[in-house]
Amino acid sequence: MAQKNILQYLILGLLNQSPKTGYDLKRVFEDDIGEFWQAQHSQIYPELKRLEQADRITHVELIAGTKLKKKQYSITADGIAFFDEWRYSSTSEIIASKDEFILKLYFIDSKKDAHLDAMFTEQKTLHQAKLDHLLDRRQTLFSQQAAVDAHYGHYLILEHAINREQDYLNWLTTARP
Amino acid sequence: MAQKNILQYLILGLLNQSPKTGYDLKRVFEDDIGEFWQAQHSQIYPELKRLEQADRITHVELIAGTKLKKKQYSITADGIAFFDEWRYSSTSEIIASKDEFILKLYFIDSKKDAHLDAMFTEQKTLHQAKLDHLLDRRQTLFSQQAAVDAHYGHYLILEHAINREQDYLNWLTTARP
DNA sequence: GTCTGCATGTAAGACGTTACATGATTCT
DNA sequence: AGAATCATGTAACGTCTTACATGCAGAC
Repeated sequence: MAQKNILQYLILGLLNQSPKTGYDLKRVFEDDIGEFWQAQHSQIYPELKRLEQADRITHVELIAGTKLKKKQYSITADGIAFFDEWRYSSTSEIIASKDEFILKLYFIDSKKDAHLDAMFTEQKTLHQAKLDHLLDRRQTLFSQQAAVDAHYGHYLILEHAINREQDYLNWLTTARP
Repeated sequence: MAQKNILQYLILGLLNQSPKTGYDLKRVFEDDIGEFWQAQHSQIYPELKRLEQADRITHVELIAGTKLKKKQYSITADGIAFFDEWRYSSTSEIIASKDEFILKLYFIDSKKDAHLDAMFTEQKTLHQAKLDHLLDRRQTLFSQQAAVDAHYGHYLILEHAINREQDYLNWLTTARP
């Protein structure tokens, strides 16, 4: 993860869909791809600057209302080429994940540990809430088949996020009914 | 993830099980908990120094063979108290995961994209290999019920890792049979 | 005697989060 | 009028990876 700068490819990919401001990008990270990648605005703005210096994106300044300036970024031909190189390259490594709850569990030796029930109950609540939110999003975004066809990748990854949470809940429930 | 220094708790937890050298810790990270947390030796050694300065661990020097020195670390009473505080505290946030393949998928709009088959095939191979490895480990570590009873947490998280991979493979196969 | 594994450390740089900072616009 | 949201940026700090560096021990 370190050293690969995946963020730049994500920004390029999002700008390849349509021109966007830094703030727009921030929201896409929060809403759409936050399940699989995260970025704060403090990371996005400097990266936009860097990409522009490398001639992979450009911007125009827009005025909203009477004074508010925003910078709308677009991808350049160079940027598209650079993005395509990444998107069609092989992905031969799985980025390892982290899970604090699971690690706490690792240190519990006995099935009879007095803390187990509370720990599992908390996680069930947490993951159920996450699952509910994802199901909500599927309802909002993909209740029409046309939307699935037009944004197939987005649909697939939302399905995957839903699966993942369901699987997590299943495991929690099986291990501690 | 940043700012919480979970690594220190993991080291304390592992030393709480039994005294270990930095190298021992490195191997546990590789073998046992690598599915849910990663740490290189370049992170472990400085952290051991820091924990010792804070009086949460101490070490004795052992000689292996005729010259090879190793430092065997043990947890102190302070260290145990600090560890217990963490292990029994609530875990109210899910650390978001990252997945490069999933993101590449996000940028694919059509079900008919010519790259989809190759992309899915690659991931199926990758995740199948990972699953095989995990099943192997379960066989090695937990084919005896006594082992399950003695290291219940370890058993649970290995089960979870296996579930997760099976679910990932299922999703891959369902989405692209 | 060479190769693999054991063993410990540091340095540089990339990546990521939190906090600091400022101002405009829209909704209630 | 105040709150929430839009909008852009920087600073400080913590975390993590890769690379550099060194030497002993055991197996073949």
